[in-house]
Amino acid sequence: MSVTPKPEGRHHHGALRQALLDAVAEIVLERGPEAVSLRECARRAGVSHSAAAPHFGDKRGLLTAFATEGEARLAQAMEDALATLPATAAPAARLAATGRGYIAFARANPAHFRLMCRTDLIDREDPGWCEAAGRAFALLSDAMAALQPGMDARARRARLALAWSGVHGFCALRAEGSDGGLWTPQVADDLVALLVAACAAPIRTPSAEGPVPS
Amino acid sequence: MSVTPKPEGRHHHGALRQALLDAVAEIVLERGPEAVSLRECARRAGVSHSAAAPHFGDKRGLLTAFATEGEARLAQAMEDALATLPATAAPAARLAATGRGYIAFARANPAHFRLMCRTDLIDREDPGWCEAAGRAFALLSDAMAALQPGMDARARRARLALAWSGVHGFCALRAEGSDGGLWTPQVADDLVALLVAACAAPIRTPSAEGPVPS
DNA sequence: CGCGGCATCTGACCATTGTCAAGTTCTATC
DNA sequence: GATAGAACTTGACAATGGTCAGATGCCGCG
Repeated sequence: MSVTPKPEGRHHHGALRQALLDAVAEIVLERGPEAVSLRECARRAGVSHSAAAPHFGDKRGLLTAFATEGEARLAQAMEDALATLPATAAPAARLAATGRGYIAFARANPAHFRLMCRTDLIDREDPGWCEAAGRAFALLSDAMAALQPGMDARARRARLALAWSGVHGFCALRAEGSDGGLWTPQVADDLVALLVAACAAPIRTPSAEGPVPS
Repeated sequence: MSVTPKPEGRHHHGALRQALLDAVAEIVLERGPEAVSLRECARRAGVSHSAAAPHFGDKRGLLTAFATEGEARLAQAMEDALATLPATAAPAARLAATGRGYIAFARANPAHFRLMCRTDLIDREDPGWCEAAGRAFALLSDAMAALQPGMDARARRARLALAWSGVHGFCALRAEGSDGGLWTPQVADDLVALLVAACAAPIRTPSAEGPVPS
């Protein structure tokens, strides 16, 4: 959590970039994504106020780099969760693992997660960001596709929306503190189990998806 | 969507409060919650820069008032959706209606929804806000309780988390534009149906909630 | 040992914002 | 129609931030 103010010599030399990203994490945790400013980051990294410009261009560039790092960690957390499964694990278990990995990431990296949700602060056209974000989504999408290979497009989209919304919403409410103390690790596991069961349930006819009349 | 710059006389009298809240909505839509400032609101309402202080105190007060208005509209949207049901509607249909009401609100009031998610910008100790937010949550909670009266605490919490996270996450991803074009009204309806079906499914033993081994 | 180039620093500029104090204009009430 | 009080305006202050230009220090190569 510390920012390594400076090695000893006067220059960071390549390490400045990471030191600035660490500073972003620190500020987001302490005072929220709003409070991030180029100057404050430079202050914490022990460098002068305009030292960040050569590395990131402007504030948006800095935050985009931070969010990209977050997307990479998210994908890694999902892959790690998958890696704990035996090779013979059922598709449902694999889908559940991606969900738990997502939640574990949000829990372990609250600063990254909060900033990744703030799409207004980052540049979503950035190639690096697109690639990282796409990789994380592909993990969920692949796990879902393996669950019921015969799904038609509509059923697949509904289930993707369900899994993604459910897990993301849980993490978002938790990160914002809007959960009223309801969210616990046990609830998280139960939630993932319910989500996977719902995705794995037999597909009903598109014209009456679910037993709920409007 | 317009802010009614000023009636004709020089003073808003009473109407300034609402005009400023309308300005907030306009700014959030155009430039995001960040861009909201007391001065910009005053500018759009056609009044001078410090006219908002007597009404809201400070910036946080203004945003809290806006969020409170949003919570009230959210509860209203859920009640409206419930009101379209026949009196004999099944509990599952009532739960689904609250979900659709929530989504309808977020779709119709994107500015309010976005700001309501930004708990760092509002004062959650505010009595008015607490009451409005509590009312909206009670609608979901009540509909859930009626679904399976015999639920134990754990099952109830998991299902509340599922319903809330699923619907909120869907709306949040949509509002942030992070959905990759996946979200359509049809997907929304399918999602609610899947959520309700999952909540209505028989409750498994707490020690093995779902068929998914870790 | 000298030198080029890059990383970083310093200083300054301009724009924006929240907040305060004091003045001004409108409305309502008598 | 006068007067009191609320609603709003004006002007100014301090703080913060992003950005630019030019100076300065450090590195490795020859």
